[in-house]
Amino acid sequence: MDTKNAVIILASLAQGARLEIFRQLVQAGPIGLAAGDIAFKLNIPGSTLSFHLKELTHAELVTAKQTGRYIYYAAAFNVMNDLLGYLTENCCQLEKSSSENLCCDGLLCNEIAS
Amino acid sequence: MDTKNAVIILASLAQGARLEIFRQLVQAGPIGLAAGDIAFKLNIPGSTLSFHLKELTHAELVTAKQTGRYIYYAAAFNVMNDLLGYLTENCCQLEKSSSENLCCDGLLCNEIAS
DNA sequence: ACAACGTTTCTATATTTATGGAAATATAGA
DNA sequence: TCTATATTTCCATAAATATAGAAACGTTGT
Repeated sequence: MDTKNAVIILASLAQGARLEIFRQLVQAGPIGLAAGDIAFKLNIPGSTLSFHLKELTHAELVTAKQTGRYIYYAAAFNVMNDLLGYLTENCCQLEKSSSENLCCDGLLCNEIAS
Repeated sequence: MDTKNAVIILASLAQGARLEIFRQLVQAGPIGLAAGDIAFKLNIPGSTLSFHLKELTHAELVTAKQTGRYIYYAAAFNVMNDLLGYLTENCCQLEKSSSENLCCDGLLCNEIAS
């Protein structure tokens, strides 16, 4: 994960329709949802949905798998996890040697909790 | 945290210069950095930096505190943490009753690990 | 009061992104 | 093969975003 990569992923989520799509997919789990199901749930025209799904798959935050006439889209949890790791990387380096670890409200600093 | 809010925060990070700024602030910890320090570190013209800092503070992902002639910008870790929670909300609802919890590679599913 | 410094606002321009209708493509079943 | 269904691509248009010079605004020290 580098900056360019992270920006592409973040941009793919930084839009109302796409964030809703992603959240539906997170809730749906590993099997995901067919494009038409998403279009119905969120009431988005096909061409618009297709545009957004392309953004998400290009960012590799979502995978696509064709099954017959349907294409199932699913959240790529591993990519999301990588992104979260990148965002919190090197959190509060200055505090590393301190005995406490409250610099990030104790939530983002897991990797330096040692 | 709602969708509109999350989109504003994500959009504030979905840009190369701003992501770099935020990462510098994460590394700098709670005290943060003066605008000029950021401009120097990242080699960004003042007016451009100011535009980006406004985006980040408007998203409330970054706070600003004036100290004399300097304005110190710092990462708002609590907001970042809220965002991460929102993104993983209701993860894999369908799998809730299963005995295993691998639906999200075991990383995003903390809140349903019970 | 004045000069130096740090930062922001104003402004114009260039670039990117979002939207959705219409047409095209692909799969499945009769 | 023909038809219905699922999805994408093409296209034009509208809207939002990024960039950076110049000017303006505060704060500090003399």
